Amino acid sequence: MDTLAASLRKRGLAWEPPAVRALVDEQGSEYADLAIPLHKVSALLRQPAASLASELVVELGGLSGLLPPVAAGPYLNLSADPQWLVRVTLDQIAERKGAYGHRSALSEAVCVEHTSANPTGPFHIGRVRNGIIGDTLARVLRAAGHPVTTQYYVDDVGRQAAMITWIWSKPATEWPPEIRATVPETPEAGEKPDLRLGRPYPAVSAYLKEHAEAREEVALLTKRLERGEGGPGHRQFAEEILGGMTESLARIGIRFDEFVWESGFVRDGSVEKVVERLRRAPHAVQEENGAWAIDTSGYGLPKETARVIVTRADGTTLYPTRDVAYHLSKFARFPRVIDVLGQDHQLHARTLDALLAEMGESRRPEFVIYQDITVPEGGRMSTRKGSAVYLDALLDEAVERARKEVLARREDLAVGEVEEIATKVACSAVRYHILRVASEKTVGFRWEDALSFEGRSGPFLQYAYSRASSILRKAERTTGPYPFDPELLQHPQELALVRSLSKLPSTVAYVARTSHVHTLAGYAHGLAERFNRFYQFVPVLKAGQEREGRLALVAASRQVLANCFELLGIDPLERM
RNA sequence: GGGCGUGUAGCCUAGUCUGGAUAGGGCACCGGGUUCCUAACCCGGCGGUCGGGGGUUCAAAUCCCCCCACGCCCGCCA
Repeated sequence: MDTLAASLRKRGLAWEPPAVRALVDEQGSEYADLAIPLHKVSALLRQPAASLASELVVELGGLSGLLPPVAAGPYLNLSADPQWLVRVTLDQIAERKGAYGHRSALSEAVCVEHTSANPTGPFHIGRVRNGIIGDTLARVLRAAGHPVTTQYYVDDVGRQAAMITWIWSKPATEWPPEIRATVPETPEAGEKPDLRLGRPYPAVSAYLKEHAEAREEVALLTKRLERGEGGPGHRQFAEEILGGMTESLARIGIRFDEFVWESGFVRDGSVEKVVERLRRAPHAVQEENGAWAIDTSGYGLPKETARVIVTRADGTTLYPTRDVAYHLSKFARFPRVIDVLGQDHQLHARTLDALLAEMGESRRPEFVIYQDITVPEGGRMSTRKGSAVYLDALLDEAVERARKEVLARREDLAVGEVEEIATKVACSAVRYHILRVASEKTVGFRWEDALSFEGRSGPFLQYAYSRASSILRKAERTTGPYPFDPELLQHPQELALVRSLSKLPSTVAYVARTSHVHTLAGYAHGLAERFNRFYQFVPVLKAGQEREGRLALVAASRQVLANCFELLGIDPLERM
C-alpha cells in the first residue's frame, strides 16, 4: 500500500493512505486477492489506465508475501504468494487452535438482551429467530474479545402475566366454558409446563375482549402485581412456563447468563424513580384523567404516536416506562448494550430512545432488528390463528427425519450413536436455516426447507467436518503436529481451501462490528464447500510426499470448521 | 394516511454500508461421477428486464429522486 502511494506521489498525486486504500476492491475476485481499478487515478493523471497499470506493475514488484503484480487492462491485480499464505495460515491455526479467528481480550463488556418473550406459552419459531440471532451474536462478540452477558427480560407484572395468573388462580370449575374447552379434562402425563399452562391463553385473550367484568378483574390483578401484592404465588406460573420455554431453547444451544425479572424494578423503586424523573421532563404533560405522558413529537416519531404514556390514570406504569428502568440498570453495568428486537418493536425502540433523551440520559442501546418468519399464506405466525409452528414440534420432526437418514446410510452404528447423530443433525439444520438469512429479511417458513439436510444447510457443514475427522482417524493422526513443506501444497483446490481458511479472523471481526451474523453462516458454508471439493479431487491417505501437508490442511480445515460451529451453535460430528 | 423494512432465474438466497472485470450459492429440473479418505458429496447443463422509471458517473444490483408491490407498526397491550 505504501509502495503504491509512493508510486502515485511520484506522478504528482499526493494522496493520503486512506484515499489509496479506498481504491482497492478488497473483496478480491477470481483474478486476484486484491484488485485495484485504476480508472480514477488514470483520469486524474491523464494517462490511460492500462499503461499506468503496466508501469505500476514494474514498480511494485518484489514485495514480500506477494506474487508479482499483474496488469490486467485497467486493473492492477495483487495476490498473496500461495506458499507464504499456506505457511502463515496453517501455522496460525495449529498454534491458536480453538482460538483461531478470535481476537485478544478487550475490556469493553457487552450486554446482549435477546428473546425476552413473555411467558405465556411455548415458543413458535418466529419468536425463536430472536434467540438464534442473539445467541450467535453473543458468541461472536465473545470471540471478538468482549466479556459478554446475555439477558432474558421476563415480564411478570404486565397485563399478559396477569392474564395467566388470573386464569390459573381459579379452580377449573370456575372457568368460563369457552376457556375450559381449550384444556383437556385430564392433562397428558409429562407434558411440558409451557404447553400445559399456555394452552388457555389465546382463549383468555379472546374472552376478555367480550367480557368487561373479567377485564376489570384482570386490570385489578395487573395493579396488584405491579405493587408487588400478587401474593406468594404471583410469579409461580410465569416461572413454570418460562422453565418449559427455556428448556426448548436449550435444545438448540441457546442459554442465558441472567434472567431479569421486570417486577424487580418495581420492587426496588427504580420504576418509581423513572416516573418521577419523567414527570419533571421538559415535555411531560398530565392528561385530564390524571395519566402522565411525554410529548415526543420533537424526536421524529410519527405524529399519531407522539404522546407516550408514562403512567395510566390509575397510576400504574406501562412497558416503555419500566423498560427505561431496565435499561438504566444495564447502562450502570455495561459500557455497551445491545437489544435484539423483532420489527414489531421498532417503534418501541425509538420510544425508548426518546424517553432516555427526555431524562437527560446520554446513553442509548444498540438495536438489532429482525423481520418475521412468515407462513405460506403470508403474514406472521400467530398462535391465535393457529398458524404458528412450534419449536419443539419442528425439532421433533427434524430428529425423526434425521434418524431415517442416518439409518438409511449407516447400518453399523449403535442405537445410541444413531440418536446422538440424529439429534445433532436436526438441531443444526433448524438453527442454520434461520441463521443463513440476513436478519432484516423476512423468512418464509416451509417445512421442506427448514428440514433440508443438503445443499446450504447445517448438516452440509457437519458432513464436511465428519469427512475431515474420518481422514485423520484413518491416518491415525487425530492430533498434531503435522510437519509439512508448504512447497508441496500446490494444487488449486488446496490453495483455494487455504485462502478460505485464512478469512475466518476478518469474518469474525466483521460480524462483531456489524451484527450481521448471517455473514458467518455464509462463510462457514463456503469453507465446507471448498473442503468438499478438495476432498473430491485431492487424495490424502494415498498421497505420496504430499501426504503430510495434506494431513495438515485437513486438520486445519477441521479446526476452523469447529471454530465456526462453536460460533454458530452447531455441534460437530466425528461421524455421521 | 404516516413510519420502518423488503423486492436479485420457477422457488430460496449472497452481494447494496464503502459504485469497478462475465451478479456468487442453494432447491427443483436435465446429464454425468462411487473397484479409491463416508455420494448428507462432486462435475456439467438449463435458467437473470437485479420491482418499474428517471438522474449522477468513464462505470450503477450498489449512490440520488419519483413510483409500484408485499410485510410490520401507528393501544392508558407488551
